[in-house]
Amino acid sequence: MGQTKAKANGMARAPRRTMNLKKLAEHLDLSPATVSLVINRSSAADSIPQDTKDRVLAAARKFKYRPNFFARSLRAQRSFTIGVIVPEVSEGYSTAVMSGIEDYLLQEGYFYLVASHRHRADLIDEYPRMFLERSVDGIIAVDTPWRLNLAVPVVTVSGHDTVKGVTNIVLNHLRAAEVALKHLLHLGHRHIGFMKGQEFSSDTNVRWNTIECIAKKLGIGINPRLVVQLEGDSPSPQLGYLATKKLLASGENFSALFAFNDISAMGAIRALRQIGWQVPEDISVVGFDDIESAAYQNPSLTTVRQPLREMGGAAAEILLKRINRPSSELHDEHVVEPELVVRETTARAAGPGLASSGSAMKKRAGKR
Amino acid sequence: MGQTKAKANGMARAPRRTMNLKKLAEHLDLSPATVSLVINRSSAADSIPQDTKDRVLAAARKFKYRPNFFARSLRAQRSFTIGVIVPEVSEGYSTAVMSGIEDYLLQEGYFYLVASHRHRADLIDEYPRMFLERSVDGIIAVDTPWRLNLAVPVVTVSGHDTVKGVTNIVLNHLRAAEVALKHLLHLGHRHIGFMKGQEFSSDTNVRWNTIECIAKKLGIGINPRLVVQLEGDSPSPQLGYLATKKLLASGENFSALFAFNDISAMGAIRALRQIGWQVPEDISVVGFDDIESAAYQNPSLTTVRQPLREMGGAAAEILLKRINRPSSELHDEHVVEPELVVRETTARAAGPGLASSGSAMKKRAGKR
DNA sequence: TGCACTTACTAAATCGCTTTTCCAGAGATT
DNA sequence: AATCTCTGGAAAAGCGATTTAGTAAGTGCA
Repeated sequence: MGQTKAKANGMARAPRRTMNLKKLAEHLDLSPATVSLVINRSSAADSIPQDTKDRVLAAARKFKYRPNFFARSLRAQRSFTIGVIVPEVSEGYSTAVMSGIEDYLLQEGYFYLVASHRHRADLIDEYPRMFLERSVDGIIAVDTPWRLNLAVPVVTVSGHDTVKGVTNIVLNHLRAAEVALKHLLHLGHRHIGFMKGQEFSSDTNVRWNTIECIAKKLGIGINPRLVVQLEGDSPSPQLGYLATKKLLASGENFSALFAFNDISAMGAIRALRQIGWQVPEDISVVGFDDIESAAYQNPSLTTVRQPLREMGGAAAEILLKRINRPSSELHDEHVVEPELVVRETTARAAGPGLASSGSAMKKRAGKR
Repeated sequence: MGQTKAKANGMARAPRRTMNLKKLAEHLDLSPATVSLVINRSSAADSIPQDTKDRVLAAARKFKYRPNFFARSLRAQRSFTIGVIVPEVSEGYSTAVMSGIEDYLLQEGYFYLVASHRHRADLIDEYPRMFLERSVDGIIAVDTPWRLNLAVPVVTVSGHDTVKGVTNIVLNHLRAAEVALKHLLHLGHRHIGFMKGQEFSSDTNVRWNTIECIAKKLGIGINPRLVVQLEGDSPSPQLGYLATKKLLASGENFSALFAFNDISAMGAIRALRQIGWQVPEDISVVGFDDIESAAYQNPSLTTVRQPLREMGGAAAEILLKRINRPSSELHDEHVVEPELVVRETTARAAGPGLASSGSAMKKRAGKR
């Protein structure tokens, strides 16, 4: 029964007709050792005459010989595989980063495993361990809090915890806050609503701190009643919608809204429209990230672009460097620059004195 | 030099302090065989007394023993790893499917590798082979043409090629066309523009054929001048935008547009607005897929929902079934049902003589 | 007492590859 | 002739598990 089960479980696969080193060596009338040395172009094969080498290579090609991946990995203690952990695969931020990761990795002969934790603390802990069991050569954690000190190199994208041996790819948040707020300021906005990210989001605190800092520097007062926080761990705009409702319920006056990210900006716009405010005529909205669908919105979203693909690419590059040259000194931060992408959700603020109430009328009627 | 290089290349890793079977057995004063049998709960361990088993299990837990993945895979000839090939990881359709795949796979103890081919024919060919070299136990191809006959089980999502041994997860396209067209018909639309997918998209032909078929059945005439095809392989709405421009240039009259997918619908809406047509007041638009961001559009998109996550889940489930029970009879199609999601981009066609608002006067004056 | 079963394990063969060590013969040198 | 140095390649030791085929000791029973 045990046997039967094992068999049914797939042990019966593999017609075992695949070419392997031993068979190839036999066919060539050489030892496996020699064939291996030649195929791997090892310097130990220097003394082997060229025509023997050619024979070996030709036979390998002819029989489409591919070294068995597991045997090789078992021996070499490395897998040419990276583990990538993200909050959610079906969401724009992570996938943009993954796309950059993939480009670099595949080109270097690596593959990657993906796991999404959906903000469950147990999974955030478990998946990296499972990656380790699979002997990944390194791990990239995207927008995921990271405390572990593992035996393999780790790079985070938008991680802000300083863990020994972990490199964080981070945005220049100061600059990000600066371009966004200056943009709004130049458009004449003085009363700005802010959305903070969820507690668990790794960028939340840094982002908010830099916003406060830059706002002060630019002389923009932050009205605490115009600051709301996203709540819940769904990746949907609903969160931004609800937060904006709260903002509106405060009764405070504001002509611009700086959302935590593009997704929440979409929800915000929906809430705004629902009470009759036009974007950008009545209120300007700035998003963050510039995920793919930001440009597809109607109106298209003005947003602070994070170079997500490049961040993924940089993460992969730095990770491989650390894997292949463990000795090289490591920097624990790699900073990338944001870029303000001005699209259609921001416009000049209405002139002073025109504020008031009445569902759609409560805002400035005229504008520039 | 060769040595030095190998070393720098990472061979120097692995503090070799990890627990392995031999060490564990030594510590327990048992043979590796016994320990292995106990840990794998093999039926061959039936004769081993419970307290020995307990000792083994306790020690394994204590030392956090994890069998080496490569050694195990090498021996068992299977990797508990699936290869997933998609056109593009940073795009809503594929990622929704992947999300469903991941859910099922991880829960069953499998991991998956991802590769995106970006419609390059050479990669569509190469990646599956690379997966095979890595000894994946099976492959899922998402929205990717599939001709190969490989040694491992393959399941496609939205593949329509009949290859022996390959199961296709497909939408009930007839039903999809029917719900969409009936919806438009009931809203009073008679003149409908259509967008066909790109040549390479695996759904293009089936979808179009069923639309023609259902249109005929419903008595909807298809004006060839109101049919355009998407061109280009970018995953952006720009394609839909350009196609719609063409449609508009035809000078034909139409009050509804059935886009190939949600992304192209977004581009279409932009093109429509640009010439002053309001959606849905002046023209109704129906998308396809119901990708995550469809609901976030303003106005939110009416669309034919494909249950993408479920399709991914079904693909994973069927694949694992075939991997684990190679003998079980296989169906070469698994059909899932679409669902019309009515949101804000469709509305009643303007009644006769009621044509329209603002700059949008250039459309149908009379109708029905 | 002798024989067959259990019980409780172990030895050893793989899986397929890499890599170090070793070796035999040919030619060169002393 | 004896020694040394290349050449060209083979042997063998792992890597870390799984699994089959035993085996030694103890039990039950006639």
